[in-house]
Parts: sequence; structure tokens; C-alpha cells
Amino acid sequence: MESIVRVRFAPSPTGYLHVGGLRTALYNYLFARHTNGKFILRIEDTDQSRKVEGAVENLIETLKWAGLEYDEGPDRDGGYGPYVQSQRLHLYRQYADQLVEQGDAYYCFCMPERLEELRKRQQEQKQTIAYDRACRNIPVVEARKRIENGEKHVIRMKIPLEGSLTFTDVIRGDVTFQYSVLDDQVLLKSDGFPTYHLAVVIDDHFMGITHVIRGEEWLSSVPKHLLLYRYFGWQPPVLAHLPLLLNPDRTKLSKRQGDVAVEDYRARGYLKEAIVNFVALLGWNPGDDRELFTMDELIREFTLERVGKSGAIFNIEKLNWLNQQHIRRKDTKELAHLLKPIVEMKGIPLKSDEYFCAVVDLLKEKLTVLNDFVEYSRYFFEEPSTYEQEGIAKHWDTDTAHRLTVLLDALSELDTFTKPELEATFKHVAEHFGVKVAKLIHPVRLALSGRQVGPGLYEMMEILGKTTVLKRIQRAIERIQVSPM
RNA sequence: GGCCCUAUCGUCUAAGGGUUUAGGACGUGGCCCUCUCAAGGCCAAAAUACGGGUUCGAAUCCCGUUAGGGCUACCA
Repeated sequence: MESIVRVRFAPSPTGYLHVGGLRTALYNYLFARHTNGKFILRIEDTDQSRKVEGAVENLIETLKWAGLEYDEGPDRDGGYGPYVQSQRLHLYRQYADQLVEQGDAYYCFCMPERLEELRKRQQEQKQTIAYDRACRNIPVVEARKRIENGEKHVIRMKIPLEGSLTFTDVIRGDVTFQYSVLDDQVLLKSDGFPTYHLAVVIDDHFMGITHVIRGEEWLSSVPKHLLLYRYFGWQPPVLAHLPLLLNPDRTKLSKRQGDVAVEDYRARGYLKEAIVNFVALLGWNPGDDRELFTMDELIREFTLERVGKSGAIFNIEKLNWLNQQHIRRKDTKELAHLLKPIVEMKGIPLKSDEYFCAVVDLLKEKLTVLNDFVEYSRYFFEEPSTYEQEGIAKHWDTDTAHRLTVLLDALSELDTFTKPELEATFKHVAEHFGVKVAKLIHPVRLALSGRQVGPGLYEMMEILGKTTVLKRIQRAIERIQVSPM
């Protein structure tokens, strides 16, 4: 069957992909995949003053990293291109002119300074802030003459002077606006670029967009868009306005109150699986108690009907937990592949792939973020440079030195250096001294890793290998004897 | 200021008029397990913003208040 659903993610390239943007993109993506529709990426770069070099590439890279593959976009033509608004300028001009021709829009020659002053005055007098429609009644013939004379101008849409408009939003239900509170919105700026409102309507129409799924900040401009659809005689898409993502203090999620760029989370060692899972759950739930989802499961379960209405705070604690869960579930080889560059970047000498995987397998259940691995695993790759002070005080004394010496002898006798033999040896030596095995384990862990906490000691020893283990215990004994606590 | 949206544990949320002593998860506290740390298991504290209706019955429907948010640009 031919697919009919077409949705788009339409960001402005102002720098990086925001986590709120990621969620919008994700919901669009999930909806498209769930309905066997198309997911389209469109770049909304109509504000020349906010252009940021490399932002588009960065956006695309992050989107792909997160696993949101689009069917059509700037670098993937689907016959509805171009997918960058600055390359569609002729279209906007043409349709803006058509609206003027029809009498649904007009040329406006008001200078920014006058508008600024108007706003200021309205604000002081506590009036509704809106354009006073000074140019609305200039005859088109006269306006054209002024344009020919080189006068700067914009094109504004005509809002009906009275009446109201009601529309249905999939998430919010029926919403009504009085025309009287709407402004004669600028559609085409004096630099020939369209404003968002004109461009979004024209592009969504010509790209065959069936469902507009975007942030709630757009809800109040819906009447303007719907009016444009009516002026053009086009069928408007289904609308779904998503609740906003919030800072811990309930203001709109922003920089300065923590990271908002997806790439920052990526750099801090969060898995794409965890981030996707997490933002999916911010405003949507499957209707039961499940919380851990793969992308495929999200695609299967996602519906707009289960999207909530209220804003959600971006809570890092839950993300940490999800990241931990996804790390534990990840295949060791894949995880090792992700971890390797992080460790390499710190200049830590890696050993064989086999050795590295063994370490990853042992430590993966202890990681909250990937970057934790660097410090958790360091002693597997290089000699510990220091021993934790508290550990020395707690676990190392002259008695220990004596016990370790005996243990060292016993260990050096071992032919196979695996958990069962190690366990038996420790038990045996502990019994010989009449102490608990813990009395040996803790000092040895400190000797081998320099730390008080870590994975199971026998597993650790198995990976480190006999030679390294004996060497490090010997070194610890010497250290204790030099400066006994 | 005006318009619009929203309102259940600290946080994410379930419950779509009776199945509810309002369920789950994160986080927090306790216990168990245990060589440490995690993980895991068990337990606990923790919410329907407030006030009116409608109804035999309201977290759920209506109105108001309050609070928060969004919009109010030749930004998106």
C-alpha cells in the first residue's frame, strides 16, 4: 500500500541540536515509521542574521548519530526539494505577490523605527501591542509605484477585522482565537526573505506534509497559518503541538541551566539509546509500566494519542539511570568499540582487543556514563601511580605485609591463575592466619588497583594476569614496610 | 498588559465519573545479598494547587481563583 503520511522536522540552523529539538524530531520520526510514512528534514534558514557557519552539517551529524534517518532532506532528494528555505526564495515571493493580487495581503512601507516607537507607546499605555495597519489601505497601484521608486517595503497579510477561528489540535483539542488579537503579520521581509509563517505554509503544502508535529511555542501562530491555507485554497495538515521541555525551575529549557545540546550529552558519555529512550518518555508513555525501550519498540508503540499536554522537566537523574541500563544491555564488543576512543584520547596505552574486551565486560555494569570507564579501568592498563590514602590507613599495616608475603608465595605456586584457584588460595591463606578472607581481599585490591572499590577481586586478578599481580603485590609489601601505618 | 496553553508524589508519569486505602519508575531512607562499589531483591516516606458547582458518586466533567509556561519581531 502506498504510504500517505509525510511529516517533517524543520529546525533553524542556529548552532547545535537542542534536546527539545531532538524530541520533536524523534516524535516526528516515530510517527512516520509507525505509520509507514516519510520523515523529512527541512532547513529553515530564513533569518540571515542568525546564520551560523557549519550549523546544518552539525545538525545532520547529530540527527544521524541519534539514529533518526530521514527519507528526504538537503542531502537526500525525494522529489520535493530543495529542502533548504534559502534555496526556495522565488516560491515565497511568487505566492506573497499572489496574495497581494488577491487582496489578502498588502505592501507596507513603515520603517522599523516607526514600528519600534509604536510598540513603545502601546506598551506605555498598556494597549494591545500590534501593528496599526497604517499601510493596509494604500491602493496597490500607488504601492507599486513607490516600490518602483526603490522604496523599502514588506508584505503583510490581512487579518479579518472581526470574527474568530477555531481549529482542532490532536494533542490539545479545540482552540479558538479572535481575529481581533491577531497582528497583520509580515510575510515577506524587506530583504526578500519570507518570515517563518509564510515559508512554513508554502513548504508544508508543496512538500505534501500531512501532519505538523512541533513545539507548543507555535500554537499561537496557528490561526495565521490556517488563514494562509484558506487564502491559498489549500488543505491544511493535521496539527499536533507538543508540550515544552523545562528547566528544573519550570522555565523553558535553556542554556545556562545545564547542557541543552545533544552533542554535549554525547560527549559526556551518554548512549544514543538512552537519550532517545529518555526524551521519548518526556511527554509520552506507552500506557503501561514499561520504561526501557529500543528504537524499534518505540516505533511500534508510539501514537500521538498518548502524548501528554503539560511541560516536562528534563531530569538528569532519570537519564543517568537509563544510560546505566542501556550500557548494561549493550553487547560487550559494541561497547568496547565506543569506549576505545575515549580511553585512547586520554593517552592511556591499550593492550590487546581481547584484554580490552575482558575489562569492558567486567566493568560495564558499573558505568553510569561511558566516560566513567577511564578512571574505573585505568589500573588495568598502567601501574597505579598512587594508593588511596584512606585505603592505606584502613587496610595496610605490618600484619598485612606479613600476610601478603605468605599470600604472594602461595600465588606464585599457582599454574592456572583463574577464579577457582585464586579463591581457594585466598581461603587457605586466610585460614592459616585465622582471619576472614576480607582481611586479604581489601589490602590486595588496594595493592593491585590503588583503589578501595572496584570489581570482584578474583575476576580482576584473572584479567591482570599472574605476572602483573605478583609484581604489584610485591611493590605494595615494600611500600608498607617503608612507611608502615 | 493582552491572547493562548497547562496543573496527580521532589521529578517523569498511570488511572478517560464508580475496579483507588490514587499505581509504576527515577531519586531519597532502611533492610537483605555481599570481598568493596555497583547491580539485584524487599520495605518505607512522598501527590490529585485552591474554591465552588454537576452527579447517588469527581483526580477524571463545568466555572472561578491561583500558579507556571508560551506567544505578543522585517527570530524561528
